[in-house]
Amino acid sequence: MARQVKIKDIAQMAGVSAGTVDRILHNRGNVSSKSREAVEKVLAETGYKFNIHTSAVSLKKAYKLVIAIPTAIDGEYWGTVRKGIEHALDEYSDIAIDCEYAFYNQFDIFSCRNSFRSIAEKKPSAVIIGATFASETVALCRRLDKEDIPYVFVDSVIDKTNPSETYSSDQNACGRIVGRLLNLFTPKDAELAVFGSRRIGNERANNSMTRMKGLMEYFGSLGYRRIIKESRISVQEPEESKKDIIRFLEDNPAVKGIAVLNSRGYIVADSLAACGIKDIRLVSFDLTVNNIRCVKDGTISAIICQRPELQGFHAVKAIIRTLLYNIKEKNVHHFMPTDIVIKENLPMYKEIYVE
Amino acid sequence: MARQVKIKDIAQMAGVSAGTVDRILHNRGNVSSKSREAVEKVLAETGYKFNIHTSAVSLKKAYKLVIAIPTAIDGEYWGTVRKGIEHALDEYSDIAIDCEYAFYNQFDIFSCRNSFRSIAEKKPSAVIIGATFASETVALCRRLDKEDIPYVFVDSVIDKTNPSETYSSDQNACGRIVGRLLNLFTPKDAELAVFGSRRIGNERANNSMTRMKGLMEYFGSLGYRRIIKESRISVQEPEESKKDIIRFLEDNPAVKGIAVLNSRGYIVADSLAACGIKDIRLVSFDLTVNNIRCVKDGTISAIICQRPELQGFHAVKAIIRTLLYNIKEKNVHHFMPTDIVIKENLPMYKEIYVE
DNA sequence: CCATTGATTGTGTACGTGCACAAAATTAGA
DNA sequence: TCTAATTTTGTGCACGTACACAATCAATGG
Repeated sequence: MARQVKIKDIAQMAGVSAGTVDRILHNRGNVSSKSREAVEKVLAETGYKFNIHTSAVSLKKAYKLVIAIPTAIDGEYWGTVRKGIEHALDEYSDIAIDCEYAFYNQFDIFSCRNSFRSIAEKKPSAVIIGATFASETVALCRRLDKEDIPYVFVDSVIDKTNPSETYSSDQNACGRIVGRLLNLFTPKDAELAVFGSRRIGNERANNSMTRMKGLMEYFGSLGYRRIIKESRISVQEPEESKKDIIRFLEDNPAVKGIAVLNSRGYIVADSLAACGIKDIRLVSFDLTVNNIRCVKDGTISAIICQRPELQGFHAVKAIIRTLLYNIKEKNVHHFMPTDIVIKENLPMYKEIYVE
Repeated sequence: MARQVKIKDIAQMAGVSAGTVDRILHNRGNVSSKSREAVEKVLAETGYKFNIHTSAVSLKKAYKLVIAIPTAIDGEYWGTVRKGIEHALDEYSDIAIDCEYAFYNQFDIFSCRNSFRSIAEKKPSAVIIGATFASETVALCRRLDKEDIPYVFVDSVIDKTNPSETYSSDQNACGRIVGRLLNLFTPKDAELAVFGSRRIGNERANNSMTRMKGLMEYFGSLGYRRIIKESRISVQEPEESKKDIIRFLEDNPAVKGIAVLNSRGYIVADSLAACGIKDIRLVSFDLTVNNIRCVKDGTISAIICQRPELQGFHAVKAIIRTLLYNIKEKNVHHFMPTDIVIKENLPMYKEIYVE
């Protein structure tokens, strides 16, 4: 293992002291342009890398990380994101990171507004944002930009913001995946149905709409026609939706495959089970407890999973990179792999996602 | 963040010096039973954890890691395992680990024997083993056990060995996954075919046989009968196998779904393409370059991927845990999640996501 | 030209562990 | 009982970085 270049080496090569190199590496200011140029030249030449371990050892400042995401319930989407966050914090437990959650109700814009407004007052070193409402998020980001506080997005991207990094999945591709699965799962002459969300101005509904677009793109590219019934039913609350779903199926008896483009696939599955329908293939999103139950009992054929845990995990790692090593990425978008989960590989993912 | 307990704290509480605690933590011997008891009591009470960073900083000894796996070709299975290994070594590049590969030809037991025999002479601190031949592996492990050198398995498990940990995937479950996919992909009245390996006494062929068992279990549990033609063709070399495959398909025109239980799915795909057959659904294993090509052009419907890079990555992390922190797991078996890869989520997996 | 101020640079210590070596305690031998 | 050998215990330094503080340099005004 080649001996690594140290700050002292850099200092010697640039003809300055270690303190000056330190100031440059950490943007502490008070450095003459002459020194800066000399040091930066040597840094580039040597490809200097921080030693993560000694950095962590010497670090005295406690960073404050604020995590602004929808209420995280165990076994649901944001609960799993939080697990990934906590996993990463645990792995870096030797670094002093004070962590504070700022939860909000993802269906209530006022709750989001209140939560987001309090964030700047907490004087965070960095923020992880799970965005739902575009306008509120833009307002928060503008303020963070002004105070030069780095932030990272998980799950969604919001326009007109400047996150260091974003961890999300490719929703259009998710839609195309669902398309191909339904196409593979059903005979060519069978009809298909799609259920999405109707809510507008809400990013999670945007996700649903992007998935819809991807799904339609897939079927458009097939070279032959498949009949797709686009349902206007908004699958949100179990009891309200059930009747609508059953009526829809009575009206469309040739439907043999259904895509539910949000995480409420279990509601449709339960409706089907209630009618005793068994020959319809169902595909939905997210490994929530309810969906897991349906995959196990066979009423859902496949779940598309977007690695919420991995998103949270990587978001924290990105923050640590930014804070400790001063590596400021600008708007880098990382797409998570998208998993297809069926009954047989479910236990393997449960080990990772749920427990 | 709660202040962590230090070695000095432990020493003070136990009424000994830090040196004594150090000796106990690292099994360096020369400790009276009285001191040992006192310290171990305090260690248990406080739940002492090593500080990974300061450990790494102070570590002066260079560890030697030997990696005994089949020849690792980029874009093939073991090449991807190696990528995961190198990724982990890179992440821990601040720890001095001298790494030496001991490749062998996975189809040649003599090559394996020669390679494995040289390992003990290298005086490794730890070994990562990708096993193929049971007898040779048992011999190697026996020797490592005797010299108290920890080792970790990737990909396969071999009986009568004592690895600290094993990272592999559940081959039986893989077989069941393939079964369900083919069942979902084809009409009930269509015939199915299975291609495996014939080679005996070779662990990779054992993998193939375990998958076969899982596949049959799945179809046995269905509640209705599907016709499955079990081909005796050993899909190994492209040109030799092609003719056999084509003849098999001519003899079995009702076959509409095929499982290839090793990584040579592309050979069957190419054979189908050569005959102009387009309505057969094909499922195979491992994201090799050739299989990737076939998933892209649609001749393979799905690939089962066992996260080879994650296996390699975790194996190295396990070794580091063992060497640095003296955490000696005994025979812990970790199953990797098993991914279903189709054309649409393929690009996401191509970008390697470790951890 | 000197004093004062502010900008820039250099120096020293702490962080917690690993490990070498010195010191002390115990045991063995005569 | 005294010495030598051996076991056990304690001490101190190094690792590379962060950060506080001291030292030096340049600029400005009188």
